[in-house]
Amino acid sequence: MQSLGFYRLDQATLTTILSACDRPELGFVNKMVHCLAVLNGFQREISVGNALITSYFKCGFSSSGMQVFYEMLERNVITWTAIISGLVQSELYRDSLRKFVEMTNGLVEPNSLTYLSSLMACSGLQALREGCQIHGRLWKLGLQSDFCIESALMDMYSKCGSMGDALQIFESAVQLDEVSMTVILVGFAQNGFEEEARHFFVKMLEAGAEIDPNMVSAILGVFGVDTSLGLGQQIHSLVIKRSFGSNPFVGNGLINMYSKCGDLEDSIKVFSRMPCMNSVSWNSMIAAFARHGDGSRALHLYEEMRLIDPEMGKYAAEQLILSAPEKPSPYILLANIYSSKGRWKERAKTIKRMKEMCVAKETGISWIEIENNLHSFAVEDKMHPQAEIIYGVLAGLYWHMIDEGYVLDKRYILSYVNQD
DNA sequence: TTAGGGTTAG
Repeated sequence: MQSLGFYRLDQATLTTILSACDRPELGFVNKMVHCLAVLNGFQREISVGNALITSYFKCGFSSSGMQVFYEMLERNVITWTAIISGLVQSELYRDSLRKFVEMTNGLVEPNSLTYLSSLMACSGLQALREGCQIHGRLWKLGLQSDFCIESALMDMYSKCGSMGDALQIFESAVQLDEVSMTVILVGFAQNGFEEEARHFFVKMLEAGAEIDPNMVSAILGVFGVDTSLGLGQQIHSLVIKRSFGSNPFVGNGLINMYSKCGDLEDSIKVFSRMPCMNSVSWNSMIAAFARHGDGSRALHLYEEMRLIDPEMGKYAAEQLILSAPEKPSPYILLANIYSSKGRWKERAKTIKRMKEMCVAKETGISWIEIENNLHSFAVEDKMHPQAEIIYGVLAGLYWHMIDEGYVLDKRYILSYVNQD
């Protein structure tokens, strides 16, 4: 890349490079190309500006994208669409809709891609009124039957809680695909119509519709304790037949589905054979053990995961607490995650929560983390009586001081322990 | 060989 500066670059080359910068890791390339554009005098070219806005937002540099937008001398429908969709990608939905209004007040006419991005902003804001207004405009312009627009409209209505409207569009749609089917499934699930979601999925299956991994992960999400395992197993066979197992969303959905339907063993099977493990699948498996009252296996897996990344265990610890709010160990685990990150305030809050929830029964327990291992010092532990007292007092003192806001070095504790 | 797009987990 260093040699780029020696060439006389044209704007086509710059925009081509920018179109490849679509991930946060490539943000620095973006900055560099921006500099090159300035050096070559292209920074005011509309195509370069538009490409810069798009790539900056894709890399997560929203303020740089906004700056390019404001510095542009000339803006066309692509400029406006790039800024509206960029703000949606950054979840700045309100700013996105403001830009849409600003655009429509000006002289630039939106097109179907602009409306599409604006509908996404309405979905994010659950802004039904604005969404309906856009629907009305699309109707007048005759753009409402574009299949991308249709699925965006369905998503907007379902996110705003109007499943009836979403279904109406679905039923009268000219072209149906896996995206619109997923939109409806997710809509049913998020609006609490789980039975309808399963019914809808079966209907699509029987109609011979093209099923994709996203649809499968969406339907797996609506399985609950009241659901029979039959449909879940049927979906699992489909996953195997169609080789969807490498999709992490699908694998994770299967773990949850089995554990929620009471089949812990199959949860474990899916988890252990997963080619695509990530923090979510670990957390799902821990939550599955916790759900089935197998605290020791949950904690064991939790410890394993925590060695990889302490932060990964935050969700799992919360789940463990929910499954057994009166047991102190998950609170301690969560507190230790906060300690390892130096987040003393959150740690103190967790300890306070534990003290409120776990009464007298287990107050004798103390926990301490030494060299990445969690040690517990409880009354029932078989230790030298003197060691027990020293450990208990030291551990208590240690955490008390941290709760008071002191930052202590663990080596102090170790040196005392070694004296024993 | 030039710029904008729909769904998605614990």
